[in-house]
Amino acid sequence: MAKEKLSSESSKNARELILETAAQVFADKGFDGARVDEIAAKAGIPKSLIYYHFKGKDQLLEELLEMFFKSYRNILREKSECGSGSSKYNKFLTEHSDLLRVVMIESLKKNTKIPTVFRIVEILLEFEKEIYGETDQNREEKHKRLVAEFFTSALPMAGFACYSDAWCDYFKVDKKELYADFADAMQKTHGEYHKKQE
Amino acid sequence: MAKEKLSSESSKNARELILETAAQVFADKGFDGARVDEIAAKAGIPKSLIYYHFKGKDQLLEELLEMFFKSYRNILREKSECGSGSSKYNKFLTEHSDLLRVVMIESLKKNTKIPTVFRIVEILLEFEKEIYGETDQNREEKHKRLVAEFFTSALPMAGFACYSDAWCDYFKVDKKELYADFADAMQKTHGEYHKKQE
Amino acid sequence: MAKEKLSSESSKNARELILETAAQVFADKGFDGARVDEIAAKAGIPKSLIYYHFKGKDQLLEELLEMFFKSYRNILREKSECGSGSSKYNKFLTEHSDLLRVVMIESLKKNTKIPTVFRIVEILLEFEKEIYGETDQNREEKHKRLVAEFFTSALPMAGFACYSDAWCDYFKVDKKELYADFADAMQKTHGEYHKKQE
Amino acid sequence: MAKEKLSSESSKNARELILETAAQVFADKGFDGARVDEIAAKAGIPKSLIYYHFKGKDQLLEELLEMFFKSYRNILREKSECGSGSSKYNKFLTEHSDLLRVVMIESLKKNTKIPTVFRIVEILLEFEKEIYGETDQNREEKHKRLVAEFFTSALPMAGFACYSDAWCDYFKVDKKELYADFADAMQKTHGEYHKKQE
DNA sequence: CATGAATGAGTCTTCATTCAT
DNA sequence: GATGAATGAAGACTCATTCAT
Repeated sequence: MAKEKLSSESSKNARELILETAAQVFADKGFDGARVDEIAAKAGIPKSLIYYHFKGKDQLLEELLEMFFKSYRNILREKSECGSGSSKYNKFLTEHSDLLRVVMIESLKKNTKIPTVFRIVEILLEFEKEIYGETDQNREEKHKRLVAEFFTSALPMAGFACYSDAWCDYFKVDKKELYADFADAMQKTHGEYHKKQE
Repeated sequence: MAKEKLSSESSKNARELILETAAQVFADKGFDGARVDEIAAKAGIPKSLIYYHFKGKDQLLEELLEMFFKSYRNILREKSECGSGSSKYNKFLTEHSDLLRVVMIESLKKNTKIPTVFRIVEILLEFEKEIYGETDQNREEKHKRLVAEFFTSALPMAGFACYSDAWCDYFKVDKKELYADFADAMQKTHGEYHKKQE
Repeated sequence: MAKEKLSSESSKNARELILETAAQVFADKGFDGARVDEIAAKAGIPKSLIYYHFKGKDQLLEELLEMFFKSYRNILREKSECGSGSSKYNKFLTEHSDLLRVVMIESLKKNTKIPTVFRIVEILLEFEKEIYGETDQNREEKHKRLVAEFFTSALPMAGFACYSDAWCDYFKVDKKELYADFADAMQKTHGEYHKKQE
Repeated sequence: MAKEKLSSESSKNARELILETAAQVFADKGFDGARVDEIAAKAGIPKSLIYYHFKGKDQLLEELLEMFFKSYRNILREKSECGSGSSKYNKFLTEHSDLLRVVMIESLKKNTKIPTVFRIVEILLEFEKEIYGETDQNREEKHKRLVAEFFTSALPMAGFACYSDAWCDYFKVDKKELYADFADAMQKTHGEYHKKQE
């Protein structure tokens, strides 16, 4: 079973295959719960190949996070450039929900001095203007916006990306219905907030 | 150093000490990252005492979660009974942020069929009437509300409880300021939503 | 076979058994060539017990060396106190030849900034007076003596302790004969040197 | 850094470069502590090139030892032919101290049935006549001499070659001073012995 | 002639858990 | 009621060696 993976994906190089598989396993079990053996087995490669390409389990995580934030920045750039709405953003989160999960799990650990999620805030900050238009607000205003953006927009959306599948399973609702209800809730809450700001 | 703990807290029985310490360590490192050895060391007791009182690491988690959801239900009951506002609720989350962290971390793992956070939704559901008044809405309406409540209220508040300290550290803001901004954001988003529902 | 060890030596505590066995294995294969598995097997205990008592393979070496130099100092003290001759010293080296081997092997590695053998010189230095009588020689004289003592006495004797068995095997000579010839050679070389000093 | 090696020494063929580098690394860490990877890295060549030229790590050691003993024999021949003193011999040992180290390290391992150092004795035996003149001594006399030669001459000299640098470092003495003191000690010990024999 | 990629058999170490007292 | 010692099953990582090109 695992072997199929190898043959069917042998086109892409081993490094990427490992990274992809690691993302899955990390999302499944969390970084600490993940086993290098499992990554290797799932990727259909010997464990030692992982150590040929990466320094260790840690590097796997690092590179994955780097990749995630790089594409997060890209999606935000695109969004601000072509004015594409939040549906694209939502799509991004859903497609990258594996890594999003990992980011959130690692960030929640108290001993993490700087939660990785804050890089999301940092990136949000970079695109301030595109999101809020040319503003010459002071630090306080800026912080207010950041807080609102992070806690009442980014977090719910990330939560949606991570929990929607399980929610549908558990509450026996259709994916479409959940999405509609979520979008509606977001509109009536965070959407309302943005309206107010104008 | 660890020994002080023992003497200063030896009044409370070992069982509770272990549970408390476990909560801390789980919050610090996540369940998978936590080591029974570390719990014992931090509690200043021999590791074997943990196995004397508990079946294993798993039981530690189970009991902790059970405790958390029991008090969560209590706080919701109080809230609905004496009509105390969300500040009390917020206080609860902050005080129990260690366990909240654990709940959220475990819930985020994809292989968790039923994310533990959903028990929050279940409990929310129990107090439906108290929160929304006597409603005879249909299933769809109920779901809509649940979605809104979970993703745009519970999640942001939980996130706030978990990240506020790190946020203050990282963005160099005062705890009061952050709380004020967060409360304001919640008011303008989820608060607005509740207004609409009337 | 390995199990016998456990039963026959279970009187002495595990820690010492491990240390003893480690000394043997280190002497056999050198520290780098030694396997923790082999130490455990030879001692008839599970590998994990080694890690219960010691931090790791390194600590095994450290403690062993510490022990060796401690008893080396003792033998020198005895020698200087009761004036017992070099035969006792020789006996000591022969009895501790396992650790002596380890010391010499590790010392020979070029990347060892401070060869452990030099601790022998240090200890020799401590017993200066006892060995050479009250001397008020200057630094140069002292150094001269140290060099002679180390290279033409300590080293040959250590070499004898390490190689005598193999020598007898290889050159088909009796242990007594070899010892007699060695003692004779030492007498005619280093012994002569000491005579000269008077 | 490693790359320079390649370019600056690419004249000499890879085989020799590998051998040279291996000698260094073996001397640094001992055979067991040495890593093929490190040899390759230090030589600035791909690891696989080592396996292209040699059967394995073992062969590297074998060839190196063979080379060492061959040149040892040569130096002894020269010495006996042109009557050049021990300074030339000493120079040889110093220049080949890397391999001498390896020989001594490997010889000290107890599980080595035949310590490689004994080849030194064998070679010494070959040049018996040149060293001691035409002698028709019996086996006992021969053995006596061999023992004296090995333990009170070869060993101290080898030790000097291996430890002199570290000694100077540690005891803060000049190389010249150490050499002078060592030569003096040798003269007063082993030198005295040879005088006696006449 | 040479090499980047790959690999299997180790090798050290960890950890949850149990045992004997 | 408590605990120091013990342990097996994994876990991360290493390393000499081989392969495909």
